[in-house]
Amino acid sequence: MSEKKPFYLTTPIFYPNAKLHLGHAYTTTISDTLVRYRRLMGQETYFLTGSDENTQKMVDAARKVGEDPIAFLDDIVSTFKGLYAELGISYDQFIRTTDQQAHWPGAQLLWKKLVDAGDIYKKEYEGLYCVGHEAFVTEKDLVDGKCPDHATAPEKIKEENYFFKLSRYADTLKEKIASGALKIIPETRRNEILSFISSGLEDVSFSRPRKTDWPPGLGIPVPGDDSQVMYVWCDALSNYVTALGYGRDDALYQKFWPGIHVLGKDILRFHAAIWPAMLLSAKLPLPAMLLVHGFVTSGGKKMSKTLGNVIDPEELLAEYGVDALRYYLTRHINPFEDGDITREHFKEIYNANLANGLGNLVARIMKLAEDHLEGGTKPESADFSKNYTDAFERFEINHAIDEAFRHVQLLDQKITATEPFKLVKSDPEAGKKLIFDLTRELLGIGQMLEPFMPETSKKIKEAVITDKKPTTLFPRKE
RNA sequence: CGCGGGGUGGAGCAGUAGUAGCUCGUCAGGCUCAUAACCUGAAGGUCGCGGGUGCAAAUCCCGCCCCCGCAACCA
Repeated sequence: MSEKKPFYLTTPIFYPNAKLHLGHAYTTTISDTLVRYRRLMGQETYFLTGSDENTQKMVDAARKVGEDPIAFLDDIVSTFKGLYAELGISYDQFIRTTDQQAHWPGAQLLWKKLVDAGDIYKKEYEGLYCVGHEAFVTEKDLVDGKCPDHATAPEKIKEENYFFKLSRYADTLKEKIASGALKIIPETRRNEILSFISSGLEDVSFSRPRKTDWPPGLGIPVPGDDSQVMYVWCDALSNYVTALGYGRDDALYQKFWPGIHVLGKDILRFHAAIWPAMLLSAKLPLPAMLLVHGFVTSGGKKMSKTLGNVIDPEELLAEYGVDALRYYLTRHINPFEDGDITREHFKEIYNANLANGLGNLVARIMKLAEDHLEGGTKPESADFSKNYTDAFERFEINHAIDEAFRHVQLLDQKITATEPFKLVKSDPEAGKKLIFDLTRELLGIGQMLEPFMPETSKKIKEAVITDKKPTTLFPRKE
């Protein structure tokens, strides 16, 4: 460990038009695990998450239940925070894009930088507008020339928007990504985006006319043109720097930017093309890295209400507890590919690895310790195996936790081979020494588990330190 | 010819060139400290199909079949 650079990590900011689902819980949990690891290594960290609030979808959702959009937002955001609390997400800040103090000044400053660079221009946009949707639709959305949801033909209307000259940055982006100045992990995602950029980038629309039904406080006004509000790119992506104080008090920004963005494969293009292009235009440092994960599927298919294969994180939390869910998400979902979860598999894994494996091991060692040792042991500075730290350096968190569970198996084998429960009778001194060593190894497992299963980690460490067998950590489920 | 991912013992997965591994399940044995848990051993796979390169391929190349996701203003 040479110098410890500050470590800044972000999750995407999620849409508050519905409750968070397991996919959101996944992104957030692996992000939390990565941050906790860095903290464990003694690095200074800053962990950002938040919500993307200036959206028509949210307004629609609010109206559907007859609520005021702003009140609706507050309700949904509190459910986000509630879920994060249950999941043990150790975020430092929750940024909301309706936050006029924390977010708007930075977003507007960024916009002005893009204007100064000559990259914002006005253009007439012509498209098919569906009155029912209050939004533009595309040709292929239509059935027999009509909107399938509203059975009406869309109107062709013209709208004047601001555009951002994304096209101008294609070559530079390509070079930055190819050279690794902007790292994209895994490599398949990097190749994917490189080939996408090679096929050319078009300018993107960057604003929308202010909707009359949007309440004040929703939608960031375009600097110098109150008739327009920012569209999602400058409005939302900018959160990664505004949260740190860009555009207001930027001490945190100076300290922590650039950081690492964790994101799902579906939003790769925005994070690998539009966002870095904005930063290039504004002459700000690019993100250090994009970590792109896959989707959590259920039964091999993307979760959807129509298929009825949706698994609510709350349901698993209620039945199995936070650490069981974190365990499944971090070990049994490959971080860089799609991973699957079913109730059946979850239960199988729970019983095999948590009840019979880790939980049982803690019980058998701590029973021996409680009966035969006088007093516990103090933890020394943890010594993490190379397998463990290397896996984290590669962001392969599933392999890092594998290492912890490999030690569970090794300890079970060691107990069978050395029979401390016999030795302590035939040779009490040697037996106690052996049991003591077992508790120390168990402590090591507890330390390795901290980023993944913080509550369990704490219980194991406390058990060893106080020399007391804890209550059953993971009761077997029948 | 749109882009990407996947197809490995009954089930779920790991494994990107050098004797095919893990979890569950099955069968047999051991242990008794532990959550009827733990440990050992066995059965079970021509690694989707066909071709190619290599001394050697699940692993690289070509073709094909099947499944899944995305296809820019949509997180």
